[in-house]
Amino acid sequence: MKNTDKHDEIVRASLELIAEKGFHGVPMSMIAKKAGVGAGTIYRYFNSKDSLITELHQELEEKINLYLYQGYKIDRPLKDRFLYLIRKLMQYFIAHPLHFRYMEQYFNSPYGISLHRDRVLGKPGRHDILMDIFVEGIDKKILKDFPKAALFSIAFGPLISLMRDHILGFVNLDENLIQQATEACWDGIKR
Amino acid sequence: MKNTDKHDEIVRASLELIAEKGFHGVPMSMIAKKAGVGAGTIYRYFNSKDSLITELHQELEEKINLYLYQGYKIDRPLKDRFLYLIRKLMQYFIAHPLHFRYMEQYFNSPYGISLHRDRVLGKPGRHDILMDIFVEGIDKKILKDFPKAALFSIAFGPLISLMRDHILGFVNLDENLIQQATEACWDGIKR
Amino acid sequence: MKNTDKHDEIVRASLELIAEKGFHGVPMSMIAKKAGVGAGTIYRYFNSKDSLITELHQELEEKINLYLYQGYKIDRPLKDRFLYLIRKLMQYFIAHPLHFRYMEQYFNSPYGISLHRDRVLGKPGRHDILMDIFVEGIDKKILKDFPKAALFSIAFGPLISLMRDHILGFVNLDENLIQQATEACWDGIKR
Amino acid sequence: MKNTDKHDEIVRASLELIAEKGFHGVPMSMIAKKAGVGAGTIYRYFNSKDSLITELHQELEEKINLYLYQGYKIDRPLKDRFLYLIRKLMQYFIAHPLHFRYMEQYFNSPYGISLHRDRVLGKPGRHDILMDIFVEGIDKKILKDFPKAALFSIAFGPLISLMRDHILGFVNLDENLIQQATEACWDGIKR
DNA sequence: GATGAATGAGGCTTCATTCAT
DNA sequence: CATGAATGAAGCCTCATTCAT
Repeated sequence: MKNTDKHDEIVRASLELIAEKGFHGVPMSMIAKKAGVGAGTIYRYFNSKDSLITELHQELEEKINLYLYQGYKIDRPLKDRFLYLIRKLMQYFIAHPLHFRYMEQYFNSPYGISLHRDRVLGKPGRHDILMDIFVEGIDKKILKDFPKAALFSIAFGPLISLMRDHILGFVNLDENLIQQATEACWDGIKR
Repeated sequence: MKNTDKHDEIVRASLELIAEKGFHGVPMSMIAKKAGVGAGTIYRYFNSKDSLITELHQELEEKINLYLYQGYKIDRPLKDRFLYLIRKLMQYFIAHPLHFRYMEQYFNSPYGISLHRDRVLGKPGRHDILMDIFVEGIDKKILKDFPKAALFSIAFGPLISLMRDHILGFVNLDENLIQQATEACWDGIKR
Repeated sequence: MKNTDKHDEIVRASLELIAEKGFHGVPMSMIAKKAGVGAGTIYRYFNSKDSLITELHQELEEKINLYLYQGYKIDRPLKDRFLYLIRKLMQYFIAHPLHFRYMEQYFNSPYGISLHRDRVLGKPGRHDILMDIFVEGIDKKILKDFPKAALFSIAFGPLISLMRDHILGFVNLDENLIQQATEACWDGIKR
Repeated sequence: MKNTDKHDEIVRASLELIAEKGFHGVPMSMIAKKAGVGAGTIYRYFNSKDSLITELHQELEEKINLYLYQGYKIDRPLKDRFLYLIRKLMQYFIAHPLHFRYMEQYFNSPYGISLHRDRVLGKPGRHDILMDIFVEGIDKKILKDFPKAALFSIAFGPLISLMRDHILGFVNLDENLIQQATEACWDGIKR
């Protein structure tokens, strides 16, 4: 399918360019060139630059979720499930640094704020395996009785920051460091 | 004092607007309008938009450092000093949410990356009380023997994330939460 | 051919406007308007105003050289070749007064100075039929043993000045005047 | 007189800066700074930048005329008077290269065109010793019967061009060259 | 008179988006 | 469907000129 090909080329090019240069450092024409399509063609697949940015984020999120849920075992103890998730997330981002850079930018932008609000304040209809763990952990008195946003921050704040420094080359995220960091995250939220 | 007035108006307007809309969401003309000055006037105080952004960051950093170092007692135990610093930092940002939003944006931008590099990789000549604590803590076997960037991430990642959520209204950083979060940070880096 | 149309319209508009008002008297927007294109369109054909100015000069120079070399016979006596060239040059400029005004402005600008330096000081790799005549004439003791810049000045200074006055309507360059002026130029440089 | 001091400082600064950088390369503020006066002060002595440019030209022209007429002997033969004038002019410009650069720019600008028109077409009431020589020479059948503009071009075109190249360092105007060039100029206009 | 901070019109350039081919 | 030339609004910045001190 030619259609899908072009779409994917646009997505790939956008990801690489935006991850490296930021939303505002990448004109549509640059994306078109890198994707090997005409500038107007992008608008057959995306309504606007904003749409492109948002939809690219959604595609990435889906990919990440798919990866996270592979092998995820709902019947394991809460701690195991939590550690499984964050370790897989780190694996994913180490393997896909461009995805991390993109998600990070998206998160730190007006786009990301409402998204984050939906997640931590619990938008009805939104499914989130991680938030489920938090709710369950609070219920079962395993986790601290904090708002979900707080648990999220305590658990993911260090990881995101480490990830960033790893990708920028300021630190080397080896197995030992991952091990200790994830344990620290768990200790931070466990009761 | 007219002089200082204009400068301060520009700084204040820039801070408020950029904190809310981001660097790219704020044209110079918007700053001028909000500051109540002509567009050209900004350029009497700052060489360019880039300069404005960078110098505004420096002004904030100086203010923050000044605040942090007030009452800082070099002869207290390492843990006390560490907790003192991060608690004061949180106090500061809770009192000055615009400052936080601005610093966060700066940090997540090309400007901030090289700055962060200098900090965690240790640019010669750069003085940083926090990094000194890390070095001392590693030396005295009080802290984990991680790269400074890792200690920084583990200690500050959660705080920054919490701060953000607090300022965006997703969570309420009360005394209890601050207490527990800062303890968790310490636990994360202590040996 | 639309392509070429726009390019040519821009060139034509630039030439007419700049010839009349000078580089600094012509904003890009004015060129765009006169050319009947959008302001941004100019930048599809030229990188900057500077580029436009420089490339327009080059286009003119090529046209002029092409015209000069038509019918130029390398095996004629030096004097004949010299007179042929300057007469053709005058014919050309009389037929294309805008080209003259443009070249004159370019010559009297920072752009033109380095160009002139390359010509009269002999930049390696630069080919110039006129300078070849000067070199040959000096060698064969037909011309005065002056620096090329001096021969150029003595030979062309009057012509350029006459051209200018003719185009501005201060003098009428008829055949008689051309005849006598070109002879005077030759007399000025011949030994 | 303070007044005159400031005026002169402004003139001097303008001359130096404009000669070097051109009319459009010199903001009023730069002139003010170099002259050691406030920006607004310039406007007490000159109505506008245009006025400044025009009046500066007039001052220079007066100075030059004064210099030219020193030792000028109305009772000498026409040729002697002509050669005397152009030699003095060259002396003057060699001694005052900034004046030359300024006059040249003025001449090659919209300002200079109407001035030149007045000169060569003979504006009533305008006194010009050189044009008098041309008129007299034509009358006495010593000079070619050309329009004054043509005589001017043939006589001065080479000199101006040589002057320019001398000041730019492309040629060295030594006594020999001056001698031969001025003779050539005379030969060019004499009958 | 002198100052220079302030102004804002206007210049150059970029880029998201459209549309004729 | 795809293209990419064309558009023009909008952004950054400069600088001649004014005016309160």
